[in-house]
Amino acid sequence: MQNSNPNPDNKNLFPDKVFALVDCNNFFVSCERLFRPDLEAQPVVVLSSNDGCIIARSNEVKAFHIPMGAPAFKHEQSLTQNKVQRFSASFELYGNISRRITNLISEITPRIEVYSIDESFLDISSLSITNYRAWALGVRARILQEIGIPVSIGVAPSKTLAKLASEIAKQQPIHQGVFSFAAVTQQAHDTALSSVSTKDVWGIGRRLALRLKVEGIHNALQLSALAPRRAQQLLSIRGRQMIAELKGLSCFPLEQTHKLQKSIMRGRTFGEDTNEKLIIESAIATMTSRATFRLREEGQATLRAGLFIETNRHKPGYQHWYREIIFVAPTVDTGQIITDLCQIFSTIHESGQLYHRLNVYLFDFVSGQHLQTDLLDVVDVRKHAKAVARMEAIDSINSRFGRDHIYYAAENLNKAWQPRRKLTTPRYVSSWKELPVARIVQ
DNA sequence: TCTGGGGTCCTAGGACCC
DNA sequence: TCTGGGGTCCTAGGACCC
Repeated sequence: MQNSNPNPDNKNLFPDKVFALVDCNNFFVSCERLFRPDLEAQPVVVLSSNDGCIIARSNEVKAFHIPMGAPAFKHEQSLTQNKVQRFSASFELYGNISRRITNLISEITPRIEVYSIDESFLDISSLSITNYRAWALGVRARILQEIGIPVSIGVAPSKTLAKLASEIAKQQPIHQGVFSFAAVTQQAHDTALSSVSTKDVWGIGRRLALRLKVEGIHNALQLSALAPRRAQQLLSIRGRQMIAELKGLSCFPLEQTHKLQKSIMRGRTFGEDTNEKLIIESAIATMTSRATFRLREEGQATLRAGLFIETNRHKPGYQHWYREIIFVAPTVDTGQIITDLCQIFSTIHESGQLYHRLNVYLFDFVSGQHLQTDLLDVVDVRKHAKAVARMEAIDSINSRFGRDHIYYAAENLNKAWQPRRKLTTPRYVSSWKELPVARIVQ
């Protein structure tokens, strides 16, 4: 039935491109439930660093109208009353489960774009699928059985529509977790689009939704009817493309190749506000160390580093500072950047200020491979080569024995900045000591 | 008491050039 | 009265994503 065209007049419904979006349901919560099957159908949330914000909610919690990103303390009463199980986020675990899902999907097609930790686009144009709905149901069942994570799958001729389809699949239980725009009637297509409000369209955030509301546009169907010029006026060039995508014309290609990052940031809110120089220097050193590790992983070197530090925004007298260093030559040297940023901090440091959060930024990258040739007259080449070798040695040791196996002394001056994570789950997949124990009763 | 941690892209406007 | 016209590059800020 699905492979016969019920509406030959509408060319857009049968394009040559077909995308699928595989989107994990309540991903962090689902990961926690993997090791705690007793929490199935129980209300569960996952909390951000410092156990501050709610960053994932089970369906049961969504039903209590607790919004995404809400500060946990504001909903304390509701969380307690409803016996909501709380977990501190364990990104190591979530990343591990995510990679397992990616590996499974890659067996279905190599044409995959890992869009985020819990979403992947697939270009399924060249797969010989006769019934997209049946195909998606099969993929969904396989991921559930082999990994244990429930997903929603949307199928459509463009990525924006595939996102929308997965949203429909997730929100409307009647579809059993999958929804396809391929082989639907024009009427079913319109009904589906009109069931999604503009703010749930990929690329429409709070501001733009408000702007569209003023124009009398409230749902995806109305949005898709917007004239291209008007779309560009209201939503910029991306908006114009978005409208085309909603009409089934693919504008955003599958991004398969890894794009080099243009900036790297590592930051933390401290476990407790502090003025202690050693504590803050330790935080600077640790954030720098992690940012530069990522930089070298990418095979890049940086020309510019920034330090941002702030007091608590939610307290009176809020202040923030930002300073940058521009290096004379691109660098990958953690030690150099730590020294420079700590030096910068000493020019900001005021006694009496209670600092709350700190970010370290790196920008303006060049390929690490070009360093040697470009720098001959700018830097001490031998010194530079030594730094590179030192970094390579540290990275290889840490890659083999675990992050922080070898570290800069400055990172360890005083770890009191570390966020609180009181509700953490055992590291089931990354620590032998924390494996679940099973008893066999004979 | 308690409010996360990452990223990208686009646009407008100013500086500067010829 | 008349007060060039383009182009490029850079940056800050706004908007979005998960």
